[in-house]
Amino acid sequence: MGKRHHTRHFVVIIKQNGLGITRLGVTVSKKAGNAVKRNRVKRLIREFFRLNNSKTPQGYDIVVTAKKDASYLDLWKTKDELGAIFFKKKFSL
RNA sequence: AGAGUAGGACAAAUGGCCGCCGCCUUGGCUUCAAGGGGGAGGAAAGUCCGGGCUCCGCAGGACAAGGUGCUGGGUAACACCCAGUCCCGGCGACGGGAAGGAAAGUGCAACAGAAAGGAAACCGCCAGGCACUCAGUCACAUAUUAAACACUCAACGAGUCAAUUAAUACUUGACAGCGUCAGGUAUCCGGAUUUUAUGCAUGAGUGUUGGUAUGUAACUGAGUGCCUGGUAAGGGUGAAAGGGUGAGGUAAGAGCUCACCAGUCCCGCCGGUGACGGCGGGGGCUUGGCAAACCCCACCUGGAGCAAAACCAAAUAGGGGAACGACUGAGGGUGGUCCGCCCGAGUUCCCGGGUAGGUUGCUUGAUCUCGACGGUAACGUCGAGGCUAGAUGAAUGGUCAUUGUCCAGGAGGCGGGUGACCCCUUCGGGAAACAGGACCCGGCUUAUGGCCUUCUCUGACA
RNA sequence: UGGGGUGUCGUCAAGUGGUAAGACACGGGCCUUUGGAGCCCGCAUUCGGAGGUUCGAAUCCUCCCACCCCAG
Repeated sequence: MGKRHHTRHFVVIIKQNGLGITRLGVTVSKKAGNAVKRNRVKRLIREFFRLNNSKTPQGYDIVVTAKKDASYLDLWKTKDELGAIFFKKKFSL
């Protein structure tokens, strides 16, 4: 089991996979809203990892699960929340 | 200006940067790179109907089950659309309607009410009977009263005659008619009388018509109670009470009869393809509501769904077949090879089904745009042109700038209007909806942003 | 994609054309020195929402909404 990190709108599960590449999984359930809202949340999460690909560590499996109110976020708030995990905590595994 | 009504088009735009998914070309050669080009909707949604398509089933018929239900048209089809009919709602523009059959049958209608459907008498109305009460009429009887009229008798009054007498007095007798009472303010007033004045002056009886009281019998009327019958006009109950109004009629009433009206059915004529409408005549004289209760009638429907279906096809297990082999040892291990040693009952090949996985289905179609013609319209026909998403954990986004739209606010305008108010300029803010294809179409329904147009009603002003 | 079910007071729920039962909870009162228990009383303007049929709808019909379940 990987390590869980909770923020206001996301649950992030991280585990070392030993492959030397980073794999991303995204989970957005029906609780988050209709199809438009769910797709938007997925895009925001992917956009975050695309823009910050060089800053995130390699060799991990990352699963991001959206909570209920995640559809009200914009890109900057998403960056603040996820950045707080990946930039400040320094991966205490 | 406000409130509505019907309809239409749209679904912010442009650019920069960073990204996403297919396609084509070139290079690389399943992965990548470069270039080119494309990339969600009016509802893509809900999955409520109808089809195409695919597989399965199917001689034909009937039943069941489900659905639809005014007429005509449109369509591949529909529960959809168009044009109408009728009914309902709205002041209106306009909107809505599962709108066949209730004299085929079964059933339902709480409470209230007498009665909820081939009827029924609670109150009421009418007739008859019985009992009681009251009143009246007539008759009789009794008692009483004495109001009216008539008559009789008597008396009295003013007279006449006769007798008597002096006398015309008094007395007695006889005699005809009249008065003895109309009326009013009623112990009083007023007035009459064969002659003036004054004064006086009524009693009894009978009869008739009565009145009052009682009784008897009959009759009539009214009331009360009971019984029998007639009656649906009226009251009352209810959502609904077996047509409405008026007249006649009747014991009281009633379509019992008549007139007019409403409705239903039938017939005829006219208009319409038709639903239906109009006119005329006739009949029963009124035969209620609910079928989104069962049901009847007419029509429609085979089942499943692109995770359908087709093709290619690992690994493992099992099936069929062939060859070799089971102590005369197939095959395997060891080893460079042979011998040897060890293990050893199956081994090898082929075939078919088929899972994972992949490919197809997969976007050229009841298609879109424009034009012409037909049709009131829905729609159809013809011609020209176009190709417009095909993902499969599922792609169209992020950010910046400018412009545009909307909202509330501030400031300004020698802008408009009688006015409510509207318009323009500017400032700095804020907002931008509902929502994402998943085989494809036609509808329906629901969600949702502002814009434009048509028409209606109301208010103010002219 | 296809199919099925549920929605009634705060909770569990009955009711299937004619007044929305009941229990628990809650509120008030009685009782008790007080609390509990017990007794009495109260508690649904809209039965998920909107239309329609009917004299009358929680119930019948249509369309929506929310939730749950099943099959591939």
